[in-house]
Amino acid sequence: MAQTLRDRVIKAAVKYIADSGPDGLSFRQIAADAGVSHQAPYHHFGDRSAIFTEIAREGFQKFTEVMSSPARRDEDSNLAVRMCERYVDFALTNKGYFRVMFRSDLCQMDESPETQRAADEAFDTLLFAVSEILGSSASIDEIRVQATAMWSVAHGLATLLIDGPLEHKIGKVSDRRALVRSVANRMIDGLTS
Amino acid sequence: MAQTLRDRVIKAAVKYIADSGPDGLSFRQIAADAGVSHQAPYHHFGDRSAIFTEIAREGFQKFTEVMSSPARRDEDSNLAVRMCERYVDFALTNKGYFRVMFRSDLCQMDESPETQRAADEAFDTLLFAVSEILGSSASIDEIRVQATAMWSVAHGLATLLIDGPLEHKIGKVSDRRALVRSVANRMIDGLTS
DNA sequence: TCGCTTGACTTGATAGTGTCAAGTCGTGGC
DNA sequence: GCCACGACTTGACACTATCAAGTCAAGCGA
Repeated sequence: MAQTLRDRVIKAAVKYIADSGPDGLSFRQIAADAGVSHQAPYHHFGDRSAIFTEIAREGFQKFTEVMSSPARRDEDSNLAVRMCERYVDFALTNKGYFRVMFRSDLCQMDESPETQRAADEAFDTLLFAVSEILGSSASIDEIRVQATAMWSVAHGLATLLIDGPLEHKIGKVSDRRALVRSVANRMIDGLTS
Repeated sequence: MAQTLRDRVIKAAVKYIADSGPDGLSFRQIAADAGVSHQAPYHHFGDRSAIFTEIAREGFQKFTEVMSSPARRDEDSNLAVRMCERYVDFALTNKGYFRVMFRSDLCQMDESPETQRAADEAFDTLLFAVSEILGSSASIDEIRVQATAMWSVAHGLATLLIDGPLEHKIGKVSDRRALVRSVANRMIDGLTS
């Protein structure tokens, strides 16, 4: 297989972040785990924030793929609900990426046009979906507000489920999908009316 | 005034977090700034996470005060919209607290019943508001879903505005209040129908 | 006043961290 | 043969949290 050190480092970092969050991530520890010197990863990434930036780029790429893939049978037929579901699903099954993607303090977009572009593409899929939901008669401003609303709901749900106290407060979320669907539907009632 | 070292340390930490996020926060730096030895703050807080836990506690306390205060003239008359506005306002004017409050990796609630209680109280104000909005006929499950929806929207908006790329994507938010109001109103259309 | 505790610190040391600055070492091209 | 270059290693530095001992003044009972 011959997986390169670069790949192994990223893989280990993503796994660590998924398990314990990005804060305690240690270059040196990853290097030690990979059986290389403490400077080996540094050779591929320049500095600590570079690896986060790269993880974010891959994350946005995966995100775009997930969000823009054709509807499956087991998904909700309503586009807006489907987008919310996928957003939350993505966040929960890709914690290692999601926890980094929206942390502008960790990854410095300004120094990575690739990551910037990946993020833009990801957002475009959202805008596209909203404009499809609202129809061609919708104004730019209308789309803007609705996209923000949908994004906020999905993002809020995702972050509260991942790191927040949602489960603790609301009670054990036995059927997450049902909850997300319910919440999304409330939103959608407002959207289409 | 005779502000105690403990207070000075917390104040400095909150300010630092508001400016640069919680990650780079250094006990030693704060101690140096306060003109005391590197172990002085440690005496008051045990370890690094303890100060975050305390900041979260104060944050939830402030949050509860803000959310449960009587409506002012300049606020929206709709309770749901008002709650969303206050939520986002609180987050943006109290970054130093907000950035810590929902980071379960930073502050360990399990070891601080006080912080746990403060968080519970904060959430109760939200549940109370929702049950008031929905009226007495609403089922527990209905309140649960609506509270989650409202919380998600407000939390998503707040986090996207603070750390996320909302401004970059949506365009400069010249009138944040208007945007929040618009988004919240979309939600509310769904809520009350 | 003496002895004692106790809270608020200080001093010193250790292990772990990111990062700079030099190596080394094998592979490819000329 | 030589040289460049990518992929690493080694060593050092400054900085960090944290442990383990002090010091030192205030308070208090006898």
